[in-house]
Amino acid sequence: MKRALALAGLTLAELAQRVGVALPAEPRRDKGFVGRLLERALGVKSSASAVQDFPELGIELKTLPVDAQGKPRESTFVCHVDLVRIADCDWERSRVRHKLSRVLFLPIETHRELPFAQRRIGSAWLWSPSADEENVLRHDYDDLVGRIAAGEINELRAHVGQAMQLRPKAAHAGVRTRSNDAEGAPASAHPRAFYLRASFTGALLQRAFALPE
DNA sequence: TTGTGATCATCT
DNA sequence: AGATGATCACAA
Repeated sequence: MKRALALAGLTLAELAQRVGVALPAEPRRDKGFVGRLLERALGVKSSASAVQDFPELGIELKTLPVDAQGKPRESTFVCHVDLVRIADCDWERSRVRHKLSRVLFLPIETHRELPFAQRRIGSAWLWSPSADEENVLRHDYDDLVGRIAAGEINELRAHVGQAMQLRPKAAHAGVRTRSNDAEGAPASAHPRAFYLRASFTGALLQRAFALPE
């Protein structure tokens, strides 16, 4: 936490220099750059692991793009979904719950007028779901997974879920992955992932920093 | 090829 | 403006 908090106020250019990496020439084409930069700065071993970023601490690291008012600009990716196996995975044993059990959020000031190099890192904050928040997440999870188990994945849109939603996650819309239909027979679908809605992380931010409105 | 890092681009 | 569906780069 001390190391994470010490990053507050640094621009992306300053942090990249400290870490010894070059800023991308075309940031819009390297969407994961900021996330990987912070991982390097804080010593995350492997960014492609299916477990938490800091396994010893049980902590998942997430950057969170925020606007000038401190509101999240985007949803937050949680994890990929195995459409065949998730039907048999309850909330308690889910990868979603595991990843969200403790999250180190790093707000990044991000808006149109602010050049990439000049964007600043905000104050890190460590979040674990309150009982109420976990209830909301569990409800969404059960709803979403229930629909997958019912073979409704191809009809499942992103509006389902109060705090957490399921959205496509692939290189392009032509990618398919294995799924099951209502009878449990093999089928195919667009790959999906769980995301936290910006409205949900925004509420977490307000609670953490007691922002007005 | 798959999963993680996300933001982009368009529609409502 | 906010949300949804699509897309881009990287690592193992």
